[in-house]
Amino acid sequence: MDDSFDLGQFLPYALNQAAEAASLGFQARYRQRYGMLRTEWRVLFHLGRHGDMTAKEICDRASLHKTKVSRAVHALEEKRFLRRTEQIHDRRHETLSLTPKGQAVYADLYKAARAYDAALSAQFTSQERDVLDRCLKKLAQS
Amino acid sequence: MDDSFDLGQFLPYALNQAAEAASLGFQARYRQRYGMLRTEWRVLFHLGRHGDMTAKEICDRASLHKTKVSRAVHALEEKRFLRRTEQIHDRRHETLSLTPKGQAVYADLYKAARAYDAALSAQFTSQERDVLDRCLKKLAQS
DNA sequence: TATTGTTAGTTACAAATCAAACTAATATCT
DNA sequence: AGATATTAGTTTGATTTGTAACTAACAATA
Repeated sequence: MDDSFDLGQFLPYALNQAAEAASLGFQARYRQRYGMLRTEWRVLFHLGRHGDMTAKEICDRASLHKTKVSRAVHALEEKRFLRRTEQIHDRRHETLSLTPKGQAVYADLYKAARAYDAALSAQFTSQERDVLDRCLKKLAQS
Repeated sequence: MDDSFDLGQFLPYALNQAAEAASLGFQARYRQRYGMLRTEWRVLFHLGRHGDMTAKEICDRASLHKTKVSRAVHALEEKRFLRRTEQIHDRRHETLSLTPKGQAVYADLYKAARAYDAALSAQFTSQERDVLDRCLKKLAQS
């Protein structure tokens, strides 16, 4: 019964420690440079990457709760990174689109994200990275 | 430049999604059954696993901030899962020890954790699990 | 033995998160 | 058309976290 099962071996714990450590470095970038929170970065990313969409679509794509998205959108709007337009045929929907300023920020963070990811990946072989990706995806689904 | 680098490929994001999903199921156990928070579970685990120690030692072992530990200790004390004893030779230190009740809870959660971990691991081959462990450990250090 | 520095742990306040209730617009059903 | 249900998004209040200042006990140095 007592064969050295420690927290380090417990997958949820190990995942959390890794996730926290991995987030830290990049977080510094959007926090310090643009005063953004994590959810704001995610929303910005989705808009920059996939073009205009409604808050609901972002919720679904990013699996974020609508209150989180709502607040992130407000914050990004205040920073003039995005603007919202009511849709004519259904006034419940608002299309969100990045302003030029928002696009510039996206471009910067996108590049930084790729670089950061590359740096993290550098410690693994490409096989390891493949396994890691596959495992993480499986875990995220279950 | 635009070769489909999506958030899913971004390691910090993938790690967070996986970590969140993996935590959920187990969280339900200590939350619903014992009204515990994550930090409380970690503190309980360390005490159950490694025997009496001070809050500071828990901070170091679990890499948790002292305020978090302080609050968790209070909460566990209120639930009568642990008690504290001032050390005679240095009254700044208090030794924390689980009560019988706390030990019972630890035993239950320990078993549950192992089972949960086994269930998660079941979706991987043992090679995959090895790679995963190794990668997560590396990431946690950097 | 004062003075200054360190360490363990707590408290207090601000920021962030979560859940649930709410508003306004549209859809559906009778 | 009128009542009821859904949907997009917001607001609110309670819980949780993070940061920094604080207290009390001990150590070190002069």
